[in-house]
Amino acid sequence: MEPRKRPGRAPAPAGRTARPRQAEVARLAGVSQATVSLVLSPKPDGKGRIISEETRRRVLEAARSLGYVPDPAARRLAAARNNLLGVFSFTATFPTDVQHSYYPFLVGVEREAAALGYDLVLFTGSSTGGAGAAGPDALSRVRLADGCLFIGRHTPRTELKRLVEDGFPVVHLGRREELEGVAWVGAGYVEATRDVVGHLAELGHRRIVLVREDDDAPASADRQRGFLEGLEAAGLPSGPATVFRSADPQRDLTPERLRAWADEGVTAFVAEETDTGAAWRGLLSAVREAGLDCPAEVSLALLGSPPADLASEPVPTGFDIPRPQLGAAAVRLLAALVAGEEAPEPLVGCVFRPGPTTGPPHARTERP
Amino acid sequence: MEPRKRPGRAPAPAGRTARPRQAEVARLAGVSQATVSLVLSPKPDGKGRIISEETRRRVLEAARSLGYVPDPAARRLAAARNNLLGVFSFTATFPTDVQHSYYPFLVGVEREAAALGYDLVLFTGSSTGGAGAAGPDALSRVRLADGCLFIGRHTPRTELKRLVEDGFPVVHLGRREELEGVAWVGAGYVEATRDVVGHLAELGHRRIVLVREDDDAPASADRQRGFLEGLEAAGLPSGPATVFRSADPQRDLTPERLRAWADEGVTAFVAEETDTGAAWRGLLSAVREAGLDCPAEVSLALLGSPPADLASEPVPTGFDIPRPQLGAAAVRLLAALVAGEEAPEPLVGCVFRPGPTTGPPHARTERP
DNA sequence: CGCATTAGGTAATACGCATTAACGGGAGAG
DNA sequence: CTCTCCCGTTAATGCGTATTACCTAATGCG
Repeated sequence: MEPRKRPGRAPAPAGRTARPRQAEVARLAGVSQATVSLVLSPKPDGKGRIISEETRRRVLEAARSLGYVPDPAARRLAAARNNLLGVFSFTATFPTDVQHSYYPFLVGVEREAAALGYDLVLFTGSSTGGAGAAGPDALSRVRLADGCLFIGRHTPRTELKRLVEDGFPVVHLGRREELEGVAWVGAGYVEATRDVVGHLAELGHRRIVLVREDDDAPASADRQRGFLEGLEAAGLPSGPATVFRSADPQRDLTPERLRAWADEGVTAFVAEETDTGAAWRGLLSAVREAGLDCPAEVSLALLGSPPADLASEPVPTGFDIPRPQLGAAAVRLLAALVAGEEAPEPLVGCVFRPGPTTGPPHARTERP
Repeated sequence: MEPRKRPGRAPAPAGRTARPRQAEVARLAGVSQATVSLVLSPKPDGKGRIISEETRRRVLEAARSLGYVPDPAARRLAAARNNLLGVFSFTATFPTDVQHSYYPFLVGVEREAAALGYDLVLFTGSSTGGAGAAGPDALSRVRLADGCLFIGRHTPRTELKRLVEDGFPVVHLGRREELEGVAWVGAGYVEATRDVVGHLAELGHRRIVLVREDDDAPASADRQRGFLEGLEAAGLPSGPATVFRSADPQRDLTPERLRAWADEGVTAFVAEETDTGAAWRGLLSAVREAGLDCPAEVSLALLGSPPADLASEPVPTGFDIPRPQLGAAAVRLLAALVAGEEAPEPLVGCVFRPGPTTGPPHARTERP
């Protein structure tokens, strides 16, 4: 009697020249598939040495002559790990508007991922309403990776926390302490800002004003904290009066305001860097309109890098945010979480950048 | 007696909250794993309707509440799609040197991928020698995705052909006709260049010279072809004498050479765009040194976009390569291949860009 | 020479999902 | 009431690798 056909997937149709499998290699070399696997995927620790040199040679020869290449899908399935790290930004990863581009971060992300043996999955997230469309479960898709990196301000907290609670490795690029349990990497704004203030104090400035936007982002708060700490460390008067906060610095920061400060003895200003660069732009134009000379009459410092469209102007004193390094650090942290290892340092230092916009304070000549 | 332990792979260590599998979803929904699979991978033909609406709802609900997402590796292994498109560049995708950045293409790639419901896998290629390092199977990793987009000049032909032969969907961004069977998308340089020549001819120029580098890239060949076609179409004398080809235009294109041409009655020059922009730079500096006024005495056109560092100069007449559209077209083509549909048009048109560097020819005053 | 040990290798799994033959139950037919 | 047939669901497989318990022959030791 004919053996009853059992259920299951239909066997492959034995298509033309299918890629060789370990099984074929094994047959040709006269060994078992397991041996082939052992030969072709050497373990870092010398444990793989169980295979004799002779057999090893035969297998390698067979593999080469058949042109064997491992199937990544099978490999990753067996390893129970995809070697994929997700990158999720809440705007397009490659925005048309370069101003808001995460490009500099991605430079570091890619490099470090490559170094650690991971590939990157770009989730075409909220971008064009495509794959994940909107929907609360849009974020679910990231689970296909071993872990995911989040970039951007407008993070759906609920969904993110959900991922974390489920034990899914998540790293946020940029400080995110309010989100309990979410790992993050950030720039050391506090220290860097303190350094800039220290630099000004050393030059002899006694009254310094911070210009910031009306933003509650941690990056802004950190700079303000560093600013105040810097003042105190230098024994200078601090307090709310030294911070100018405005939702629209380019409008509120008038030349008159600037002159008033100057009359009060303020000789230096620092502005925070933001997406728009509004604080710095406002400060620059006010100084220009007020007819003040920099650095002769006022010293200016920027807590970050100047906007791209101001590239032609001299690069001001301040500090550089090491964006590629930040990206790399994020990847390292994420990889550590995925591997269950201990988390490395989340803060990346910013480097002080000397520039032509600061100098010793100048006893201002009275204006009529 | 203790049941003897059988050989085989050790079971997963039941780590914390492992990612949910279809099995978990099935348990929660009170059905079998097979049912979950049937519900979650809808077949295009109505055959999938075997599952009752009630069961389907329960499964979907369970999957959503667990945040289930299919494992791409397992899906691939089971010969199904995983909605991932690979992107493989032979240099870093995000190079530090912006000159060689593929960023503009990726803008379109990402947008189109999102629109078509695909996520992107960035294979951290030959960049840092990390993940894939070199090796013949460096390219093999891309098989994890449903198909892969290749960007860059230095394409390992052998490995690429291997992928194609194995029936793996591959698209090369940039013309690649020498690689038999490799699908590609490219810009319509021929037509665009013809248009530029036509524009000059209409202005009244009778003698035009093309400045190109000593490069055999299809992009260069196409421009030359379009140039010659443009001349013929305008009834102007063509021939090798109208093409200046140099490995180092910035050295070989001397002011003297330029004046000689001018004396011969050449009134317009077009230069190709390349990575380095050498042809255009050479042309510009020669014109400047020769003391020729543009566009009064010579008309200049650039077959592409000016290098980034010349952004401050006026944008010359020429054409724009619609890089985002090229990226999008590549993705559309790739998606078509994956779906087994017919391939769309591989050529993307360039748009003519009027500019201040061309004008009517000028009867040149003799110089002493 | 008997037994423990080592070297070299193999058989049997597991990984997560898609597929399909088979199965159970209810409806309709006879 | 029994027999088909249709529906919905499940059990059993396969995909290609990695891992591991176990087996066999050769070797070491007293």
